[in-house]
Amino acid sequence: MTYNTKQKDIILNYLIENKDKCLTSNQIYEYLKKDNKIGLTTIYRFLNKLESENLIRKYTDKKSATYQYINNDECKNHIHLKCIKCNSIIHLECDEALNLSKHIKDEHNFNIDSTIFGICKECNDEKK
Amino acid sequence: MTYNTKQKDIILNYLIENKDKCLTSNQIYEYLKKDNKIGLTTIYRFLNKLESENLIRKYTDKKSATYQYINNDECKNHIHLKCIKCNSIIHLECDEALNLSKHIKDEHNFNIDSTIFGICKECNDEKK
DNA sequence: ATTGAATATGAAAATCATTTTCAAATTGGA
DNA sequence: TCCAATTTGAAAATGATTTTCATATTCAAT
Repeated sequence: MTYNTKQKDIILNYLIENKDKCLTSNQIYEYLKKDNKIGLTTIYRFLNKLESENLIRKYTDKKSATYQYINNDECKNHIHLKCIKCNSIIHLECDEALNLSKHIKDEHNFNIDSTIFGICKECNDEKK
Repeated sequence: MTYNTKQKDIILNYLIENKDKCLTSNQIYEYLKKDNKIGLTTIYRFLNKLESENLIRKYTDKKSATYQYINNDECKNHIHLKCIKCNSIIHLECDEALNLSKHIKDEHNFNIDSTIFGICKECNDEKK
């Protein structure tokens, strides 16, 4: 059995509002604690739960992990590009990418993750 | 200026011997300390140096990072598949993958990393 | 081979993200 | 309203990595 609490609502809503971003647990905490009574522990606990339920995706970065809300229906059939510098996610609607994913699975027996890492245009331009 | 030391030789040689594997700093330490006077700090320091010199590649995993020696000439023109369960690396000699990499760069302005994560056949079979 | 300044080592302490512990607070059905 | 199950959050624990600093090593000049 599981109880509903204000804290859970607040966290999930914040993630949904920011579904275009990847947030660290600390970013979530720093923002939410301003207007709410909420502890970092609770945030970690609930993020782990949401991830195990496949409602958010966890990315293991250099230092701390980032979390992003995912709508599974929307995200089931495309590849994601995640920029390792700015943490942004590009939802890549691209048949060539899906075909490669299938090719690697069928011909090379490897299930590639739906997120591929790299560097986005903006961050690439920045380095001048 | 930089000095040559026994420790550096030992670490680099061990990485080269194991170029088909991804090792954690602790695995390297546990193995090397048996026959050598070597501290974990030294291993971390030298691994960071090697990574900055592009002699090894660092993968940020769930818990601790793993490191793998790369021969840049050999590894320049193919994609790597890294299994997130067993840490093994597959050097994927596959034109379709290279083409996709180019396509994403040219058409979607995103530079994908040469390592793509996923689950290898063995680990996939294991889950039965 | 000896000297000495620059550099490297490693044990211990510090850091920092994340998890665990546990007493107090909250939830929701009876 | 009551109360057992669950959740919260502050504080402590954990664990990987980095920093500190006294000591040891390297190597070029003598």
